[in-house]
Amino acid sequence: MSIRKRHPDPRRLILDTALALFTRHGYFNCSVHDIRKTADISIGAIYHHFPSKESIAKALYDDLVSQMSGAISDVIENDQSLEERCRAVFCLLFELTEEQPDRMSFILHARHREFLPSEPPVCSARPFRLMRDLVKEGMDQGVLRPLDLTLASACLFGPPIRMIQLRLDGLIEEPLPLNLEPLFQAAWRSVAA
Amino acid sequence: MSIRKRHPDPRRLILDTALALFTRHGYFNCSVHDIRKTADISIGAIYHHFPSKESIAKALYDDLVSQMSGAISDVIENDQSLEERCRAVFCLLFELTEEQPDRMSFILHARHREFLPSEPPVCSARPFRLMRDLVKEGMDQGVLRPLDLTLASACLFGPPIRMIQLRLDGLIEEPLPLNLEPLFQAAWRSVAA
DNA sequence: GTCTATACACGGATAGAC
DNA sequence: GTCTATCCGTGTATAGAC
Repeated sequence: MSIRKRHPDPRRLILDTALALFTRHGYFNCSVHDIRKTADISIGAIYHHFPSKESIAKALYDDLVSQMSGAISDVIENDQSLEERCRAVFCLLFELTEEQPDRMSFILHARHREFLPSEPPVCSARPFRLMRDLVKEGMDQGVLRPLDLTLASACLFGPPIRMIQLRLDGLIEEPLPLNLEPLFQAAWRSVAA
Repeated sequence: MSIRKRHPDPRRLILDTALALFTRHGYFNCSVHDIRKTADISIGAIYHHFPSKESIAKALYDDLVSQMSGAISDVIENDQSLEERCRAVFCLLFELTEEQPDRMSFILHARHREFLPSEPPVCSARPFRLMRDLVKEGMDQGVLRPLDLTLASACLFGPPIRMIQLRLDGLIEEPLPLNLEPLFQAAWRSVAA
């Protein structure tokens, strides 16, 4: 009947489509029928792979958080100086924003608690904890001033996160990595010993 | 019939109720019937005062943005030093967060574009422009280092905004004003000349 | 201006054939 | 595993009495 070829990995197709639609229009503005149309697949197929619309969002969320955790861990777990590792995290976040804005947007922007009520706030998720741990380590080493941990994390990572939000909202024109160096230096200076 | 007294200002009642429900459960998780129930008013009354659910959100948004603009303007338009005025903005934001978390949350957190599609992103709204202007002035005066304006704004106001988000998400226990001084000093140091 | 009752569309989810 | 057709609850909005 239909001309379309079967997708080799329908689950992936559904997730990718949902991610694009969710970030562009918002979870509640996308019906499962929209996903069906965009992915050129049937409702039945979707509900075969996922029990509910919410479970699609949940799967996306879990995937993305764990990918991001992995990426950050990789960057952190080398033997460079703490400052270098922090800069590398900035760099990673900026590159992810440019290369996969939908993913970044879904993680950062989406108010997950509105559609994943049982999920704790993003900022308590692993990627953010890793950044916090980095700050802790810096204080223990003495390269960062002794400050409240949350406060110091906000000072160091608040600026790049804000830049990312602005970029995703279309309020910054140039790619973020162009501003990496001055931004990092300014943010670092706010907490450096 | 009903025991309830007529509210003197039903429009206000509707807006206040909607704000509370929207911030707590999210715009799309609240039906007009929920507002009706909570406000102890009839659907008819609601639709008498507002043409649509969306228009309630729009009215709320406009009110809050203009209140916030006013508050920031007041704080900025005195003759203190630029540093003092920036500190005062931090202070204002923190106090608003404590005293009117719903309002702050609605302005900062809500993804307005999901339900107010024609609205530009919050961060291009007047309150944020005022903060940016402040940074501009600081550079012109030479008290702030010459940096890209957006970048410097993110460095100065990114940290407090992040603290507010964390506080609203329940990830910070203590009232924000307690941390005003160390936070301001750290953020200021990142851009000070 | 406020009320109740109701229209009507939409969206999530299911049934059951292939 | 994928499809189409359909169910049914929910939610916005309207009608029309008071």
